[in-house]
Amino acid sequence: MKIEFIPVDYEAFDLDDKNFIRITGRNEKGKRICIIDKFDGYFWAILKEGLNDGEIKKLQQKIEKISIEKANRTTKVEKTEIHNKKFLGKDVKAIKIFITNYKDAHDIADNLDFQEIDKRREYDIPIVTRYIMDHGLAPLTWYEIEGSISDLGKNIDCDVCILLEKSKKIEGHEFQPKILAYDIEASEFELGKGDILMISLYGKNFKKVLTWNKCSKKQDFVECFSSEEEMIEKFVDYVKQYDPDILTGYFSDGFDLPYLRARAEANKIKLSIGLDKSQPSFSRGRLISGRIFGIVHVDLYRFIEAVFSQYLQSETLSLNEVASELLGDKKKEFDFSRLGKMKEDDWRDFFEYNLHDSYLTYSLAEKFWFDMIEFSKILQEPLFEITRDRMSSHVENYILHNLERFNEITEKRPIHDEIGKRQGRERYEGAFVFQPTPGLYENIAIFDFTSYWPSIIVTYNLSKSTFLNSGEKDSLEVDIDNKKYFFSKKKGFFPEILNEIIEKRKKYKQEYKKDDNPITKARSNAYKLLANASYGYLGFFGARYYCPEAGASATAISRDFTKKTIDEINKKGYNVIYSDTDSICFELNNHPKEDALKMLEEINKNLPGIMELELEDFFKRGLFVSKRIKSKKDESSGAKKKYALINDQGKIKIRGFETVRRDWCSLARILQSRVLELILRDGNEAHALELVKEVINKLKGRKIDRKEIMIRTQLKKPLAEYKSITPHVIAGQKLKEQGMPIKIGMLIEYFISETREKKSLVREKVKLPDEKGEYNIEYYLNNQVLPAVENILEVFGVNIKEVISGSSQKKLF
DNA sequence: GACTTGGAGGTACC
DNA sequence: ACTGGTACCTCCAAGTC
Repeated sequence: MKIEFIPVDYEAFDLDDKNFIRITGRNEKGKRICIIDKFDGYFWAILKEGLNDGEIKKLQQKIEKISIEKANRTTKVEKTEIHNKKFLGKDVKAIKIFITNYKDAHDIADNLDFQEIDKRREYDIPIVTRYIMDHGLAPLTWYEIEGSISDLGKNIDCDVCILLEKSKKIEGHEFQPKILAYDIEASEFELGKGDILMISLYGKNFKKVLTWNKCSKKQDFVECFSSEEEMIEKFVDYVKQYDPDILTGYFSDGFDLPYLRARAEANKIKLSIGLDKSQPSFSRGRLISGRIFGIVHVDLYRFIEAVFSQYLQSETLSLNEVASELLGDKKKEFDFSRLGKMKEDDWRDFFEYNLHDSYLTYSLAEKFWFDMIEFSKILQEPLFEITRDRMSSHVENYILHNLERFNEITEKRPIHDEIGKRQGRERYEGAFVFQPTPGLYENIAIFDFTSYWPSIIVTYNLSKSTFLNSGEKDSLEVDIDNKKYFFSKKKGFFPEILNEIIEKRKKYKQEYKKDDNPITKARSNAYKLLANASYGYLGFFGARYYCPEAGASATAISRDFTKKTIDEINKKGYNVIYSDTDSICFELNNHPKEDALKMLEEINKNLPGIMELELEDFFKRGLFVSKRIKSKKDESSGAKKKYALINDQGKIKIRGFETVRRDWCSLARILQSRVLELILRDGNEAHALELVKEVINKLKGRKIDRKEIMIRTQLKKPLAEYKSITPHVIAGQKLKEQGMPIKIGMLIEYFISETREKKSLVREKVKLPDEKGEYNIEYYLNNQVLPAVENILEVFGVNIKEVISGSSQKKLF
């Protein structure tokens, strides 16, 4: 029979000790389809140079006799083939070794200790990746499938199950996945302690809150059950009934799904939401991932954390903050301290709160769907993987799925010893940062290099496969301190693939600009993120194509270009104020903007390869301050990575200042940002100074709101591991004493209070937000407010400390 | 005990 | 364990006088 099909989820299974792939997805009518395909497992043995045909034949015969016993099965070498391949760009002869069960590839490879074999590779490619690489059905792409109905699908909840015979890519229909979001509320945060109070579900035309404690008849979305057990069973039912492609939660890998599984177990029932009625399975590892057979479980928090967090403004990745930033919607308010003594109204609020969380998660999933589908198609990996992998894996997956056309055998993943060695390596020197002279500057331009690292890697052909042990004819030589690194001029696959990524990014960015739709936007963005992460990948210890020499060369080349360009701009009669890595900020010195643009063109003419300098913007004013002096011997000098700019349209850009640092209290942050804005708009400090005095008076008069003095610091490791007991560690200990769960990564909030006796350490004055006590005026003045504005006013010759003590003296007299 | 200096710790920039 | 290095700044810890 013939059908149209789009693959969504993949899983490998064994039948008679052989591997098969089961793919679940949909047809064009939205029916649930299951495809079974056979899988050929193999790996490579790369041969030593200079073997003759007879020797190779003999080796093949030896290999073909290999079989191993493991886990009650026998895995054999099925056949072998000789191929001319490439490994790290070099021609090699290799034996392709087909085995009956790919699960044992690693073990069989370990058994191949013949001296004719130089290297064994590709026994460590994940099975689904291997399947897709070898022209299997690619995720979220439409196919026309031919095959026969298979009874291998009889235990699976799908409309048709087909054993694949032929497949052909076809022009797509639209595919809109069925998304169902869920969220639970529990009586205790810690898994295994409490029970589940309610479960909310949100989908298209579908909203439910299931509960068993208390009920409210006025809310039609609330369904009441007589026990937790019944509630969980109904949850399973509803998931089945809705039949989602994607079941999504926010932090659900770490909380909702394991909690549900644990409570199902405690109630002696099965959480059989898989299409084959299986329960969710949890992968071990640093982070647990909850997998549901046939339904893609997406923990949106993880996708956002791994891929988008560095591009978000949100200071935490809480559902509330992320939803505020991306959807303009917030969580409903609910005071959890009411939990012990809930009245009917409280329960109503709680149900709404719970439902709204699912609604926000659903809305986020709809928004991120375009990123998910584009990532999945570009990286050729299933949704489950792309929503959990980090950027290094994304870069690597992109390479893996594009190596075939280079006829390359894939490099292996590093294992323990190798990882340890790599982690212990010396750090290489990074980019150049120009030390600014503090001051308020007017009429400024900023140029920056487009995709700086990728453009250097591509232009200079830097990578593991192009790295040479010694210089060759025409090879590139990079001098770093007393070392020399050489790179071949012959194009390597890594720079070539990266060049394609950049080209595609350009192309889709253009398309997006022409036609502003979420698909082209997500596509262009995916390529941008891949390009951005490619340089870091070279120095990442877990990378298959790890090459710190290439990373170090890229930074050495970048330093040269940045410094050369700074000189060039200065020579043309401008005045460079600041530079960090790929950007150069300079005063126009009365030159018209057109002249600066002409200079930009000229610089570009002389840039090699795909390197390019572009205008970031023109700015009306810019403020640079000095570093805070640490010891009395230190001389004051300009601070790097801290500046504030206002462009010609009046838009303000603040970098590095306390304003943008979450570990400062909002009193200091807000005051500083207002001071910066006044100075940038007015061009002088007069108004700003008034404002500072006003706030200080408010502070001294104890008129500052409690919210404004809270300091938030992240807990980066277990409390006991801290060598130095800082205020946030004390606050953490206090939380623990109150019985609050302490988790690594959580933000700890506290304030500094007045104490009866004189205490010298800040940590001795730490109080939690709900503790009684008054804020410490001296601390907030000297350690928060004044430091935040001191260096800014200093630029104008104002010593704020003197101004303050002077004015208070005046009052005294 | 006051003061200095180095380092741990956290967070930002690109 | 899950891209890289550069930089600022606070507060503690430990040393000196």
